[in-house]
Amino acid sequence: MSEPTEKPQRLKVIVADDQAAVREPLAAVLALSEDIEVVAAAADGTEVLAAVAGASVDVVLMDLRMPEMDGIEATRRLSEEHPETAVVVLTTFADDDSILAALSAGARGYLTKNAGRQDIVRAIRAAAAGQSVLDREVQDRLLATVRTRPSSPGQSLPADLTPREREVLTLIGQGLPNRAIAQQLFISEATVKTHINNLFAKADIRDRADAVRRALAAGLA
Amino acid sequence: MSEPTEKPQRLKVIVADDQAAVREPLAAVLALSEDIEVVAAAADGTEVLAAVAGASVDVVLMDLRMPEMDGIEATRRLSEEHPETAVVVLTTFADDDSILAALSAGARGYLTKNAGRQDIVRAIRAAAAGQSVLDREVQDRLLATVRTRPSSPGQSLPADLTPREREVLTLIGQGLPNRAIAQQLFISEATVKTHINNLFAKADIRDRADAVRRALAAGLA
DNA sequence: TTCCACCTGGACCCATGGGTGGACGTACAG
DNA sequence: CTGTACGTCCACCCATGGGTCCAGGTGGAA
Repeated sequence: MSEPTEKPQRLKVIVADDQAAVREPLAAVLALSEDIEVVAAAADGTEVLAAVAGASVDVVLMDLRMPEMDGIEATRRLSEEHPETAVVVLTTFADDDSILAALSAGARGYLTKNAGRQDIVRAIRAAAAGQSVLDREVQDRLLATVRTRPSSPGQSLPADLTPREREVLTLIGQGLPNRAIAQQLFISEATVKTHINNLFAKADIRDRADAVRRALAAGLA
Repeated sequence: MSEPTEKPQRLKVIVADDQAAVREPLAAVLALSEDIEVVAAAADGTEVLAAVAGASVDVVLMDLRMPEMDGIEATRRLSEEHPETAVVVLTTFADDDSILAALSAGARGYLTKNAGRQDIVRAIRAAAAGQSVLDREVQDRLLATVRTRPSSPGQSLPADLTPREREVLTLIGQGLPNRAIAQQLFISEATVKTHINNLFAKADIRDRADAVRRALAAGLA
């Protein structure tokens, strides 16, 4: 990750966007940076893959909405066949699905199209160096989807729950009825109800639905 | 996000690390970049807050493990009291909890200490511009925790739910009893039950607890 | 117009859930 | 030894949830 000098060579970049009105000026403005060399332009995913196969490419600046093969699929194939080539997504769409799909497919950056030239250049350099650059809103969205599952166990629950009560709460969180909980713990249904009543009082849980939410929020899945 | 010129002024940076052996050389090497000015150094979170209160600071390079007030807490307060100041975490630890905690607290970057000087400088510039830079492994971990809980909206639910049914399911997911749902939608409790029965059949939902889980999983929070 | 999807509502039934109070044994700390 | 916390269990009560069947009204599509 840490190279001795910043510019061992000019970074070879491909610009992929189906709209020529976006693609051409973008390529031109990137070429203004002396450490960046736009080696090809592509109008869809298949053209990207073909171009990368021909020459060693450092970074692909990828639009998501493209005909034939979209940016997601192209990114996926690229990260499989050419993991040394980094993908930076540049798109107008910043919805959760697109972000997750693109990053899961292996993208090392995600910018929206209101990013400035310097933002894009910085992302290209970072991606080439193995870092990942996200727009602020993109990171916020990514985090928001994570926060639904805090993964910090037991956080929002009072600490004075007994192990048994915690166990019961976990099973409630999995959607099991009292009878199934009783069978799974080898105790009677009456005992399950007792534990439930106790833990409801302790944790200020109103009913079963509330319990499911709290259990999930506390990471007791 | 997109500034007209790259360096309107030198970026004012604070280096926060409890170990002088790390802090001093880091500050020195950062000062080599002509667009970066190290305005202060701090050995714990309280010193960071004090330093930021004094001068307008662009970026804080923050270690996580610090005495008195750790980097997480300092980041949280900083992003509340001085949202214009960006935090880039630089630490040896890249476990899920630390990453999530730091980013949730408002950090705009997360680097491990095997990042090179150029990596750090790049992250500082990006953070100052409102972007977010993550190490490759950090992003991978972040994505891994996201993928365990896809939370891609509407995915796990059948598409043939009527708008009303979807609405009811959302309220169930919020833990509301039928009566409250009825009041909120200005319909009778009987109607709520009808919708519930229909959507349970359509979506293969067994009971209310199951409905809560499915609603949350589908992002109907 | 006829048909259908949707929203609305009511009646009924019974299983489940949730609340209360009490009981017993064990294990541990005072 | 005695109190306390915990886990186990029971009986009772009734509110809520969930299933079934039916039916009126609306609006758009065939």
